[in-house]
Amino acid sequence: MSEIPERQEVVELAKRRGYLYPSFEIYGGVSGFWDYGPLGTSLKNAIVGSWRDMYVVRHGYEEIETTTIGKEDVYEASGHADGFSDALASCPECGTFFRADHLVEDHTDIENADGMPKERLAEILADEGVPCPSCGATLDNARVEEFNLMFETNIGPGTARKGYLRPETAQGIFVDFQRLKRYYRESLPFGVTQVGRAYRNEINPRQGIVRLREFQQAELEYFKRPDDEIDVSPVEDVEVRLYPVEEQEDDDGEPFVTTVGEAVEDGVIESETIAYFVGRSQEWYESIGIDPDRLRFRQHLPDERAHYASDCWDGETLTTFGWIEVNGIADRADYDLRKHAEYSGEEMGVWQEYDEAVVREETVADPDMSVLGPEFGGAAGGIADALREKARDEPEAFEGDEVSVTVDGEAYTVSTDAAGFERREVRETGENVLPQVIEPSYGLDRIVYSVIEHSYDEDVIDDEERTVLRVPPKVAPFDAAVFPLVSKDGLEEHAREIEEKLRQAGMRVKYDGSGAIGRRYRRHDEIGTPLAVTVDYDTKEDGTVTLRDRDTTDQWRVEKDEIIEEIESVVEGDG
RNA sequence: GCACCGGUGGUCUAGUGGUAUGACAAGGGCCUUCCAAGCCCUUAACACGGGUUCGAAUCCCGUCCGGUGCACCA
Repeated sequence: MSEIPERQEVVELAKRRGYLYPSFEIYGGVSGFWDYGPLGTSLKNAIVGSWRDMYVVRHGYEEIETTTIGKEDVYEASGHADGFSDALASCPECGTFFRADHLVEDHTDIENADGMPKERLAEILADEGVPCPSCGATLDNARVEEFNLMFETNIGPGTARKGYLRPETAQGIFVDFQRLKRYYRESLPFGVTQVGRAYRNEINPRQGIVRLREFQQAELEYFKRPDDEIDVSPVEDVEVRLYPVEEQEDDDGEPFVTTVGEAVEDGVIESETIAYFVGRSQEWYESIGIDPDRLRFRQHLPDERAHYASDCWDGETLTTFGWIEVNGIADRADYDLRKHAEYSGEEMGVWQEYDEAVVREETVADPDMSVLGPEFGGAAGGIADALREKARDEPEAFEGDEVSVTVDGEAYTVSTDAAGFERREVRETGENVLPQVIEPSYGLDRIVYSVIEHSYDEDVIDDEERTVLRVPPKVAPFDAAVFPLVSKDGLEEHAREIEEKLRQAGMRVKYDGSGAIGRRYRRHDEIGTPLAVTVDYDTKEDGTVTLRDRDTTDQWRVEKDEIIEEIESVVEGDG
């Protein structure tokens, strides 16, 4: 695999050749926003296409598209309105920002100050005489302000209805869950995917494209019964590098390579379903050009888990920014559906029939109020309630002719007939179950960047250094380049003809007739075009063209009519 | 957000107060029978705003962007 490149060179190439552009650069730009140029868009689309092929096509996890602006209620229920914001204290002396809740936790016995109102946090900071960790000044006049990572907006005129730009695509799937469960005819498990943009108003994003304020996610929400697990056997032999909590907490702990099957067997990954998606992710990353030596799956430490996650494994790639998170496979349990059920009052459970109906005996009382009313007057209502309770809890009390209950310290005796006591059989055929959610969620921008870095290579051809982007053909921005050997003697027309033929066959091709042939090969090496088709004088004679391979620079001749097949075999066969 | 350093054509770069150097790239032409060859021509920059000065890429202030450290990062 290729050497680790200089970040400068990669970023420079990405900008110069049309992969990535800083957004609104002519107005000075704003950090955290990047545009995709033509090649970047093509690469990203190819990566998304391959992701869809994996989940939507091969697994049947159908895709939906939901709005990027969400009503306030959605994010109150999801916990983002509270949990996604931090109270920041700024030192009046040096201006440095700190998490106010962390300062409070460090200097008092309070164990969880997250979620305390900012006024209270400021009070505690002042009362405890907490010093600024940076300059030592006392923080008794520190301003404590809520900083929510969600972008806010207003829906409609005025300020009555608040909306948020979604901080993750997931909630769109959860709030549509009732309709989705009907679509899937109420049968678990099923998966729903979504690809789209999400927004986080990061405090101070740096690291170029690695931390964005507007970014793209591809997410799968896999809904299952608590006991359902996906069988890992299709990926049991996939080798993965794992970095579990235990190894991270051990000073000598290191990530280790194992197979998905062994990881489940050894209990390293507790959830078989999570392990399955780790395996699928590993396969997918390798197929789009992530270097397996620079890929690992790291388990979240307990204190870094999101408010909704009970366990989480992050796919991480090693880049010049260090190890960066490119996806998370989180066990969200029933957190989201439970919260939306609670806040909306809607039923979010899925009816699950038991394998066999459960029959049990139930004891009930249906007191005859026309008897109790005249006999006990105002106390009748309370007596009836007490009888119902007693029928459920102590059915044996109804075995005689009379039954006694106590209401407000007063004992009453009622004839068993008037109590309307009954034993009956109840058949329970199933129950509403809140599905458990396993969420593999991919950060597309970081993946695109990682693919570029991992593909970037420099080698030497005929004593000349060249830059070559060794991206897998299936995600390369172009399938092939088409060149006339020289721009005269009618070679251009032949080349144009071939270009057109390839386009009509659905191939992404680029024609280039400018400069010497060697220069054009280098240009396309640099942007990762896997094949070049060169029209030369023999083409006029015998109808063959030269194909030239990006990685090896090998050349071979094929008939004009076989170009399409030949390109397809390279692109689909991955070289 | 703080501190320090930096920002000159697409890219890299020279330039310590007098309107910007060079290379590569790009476009046009000539040439060219397979890996950045050559010749001619062309396009193209002082991050933005303000100040000092007769005059600012150069000095000062603010902003933006980048790097590094601190802080933040579900």
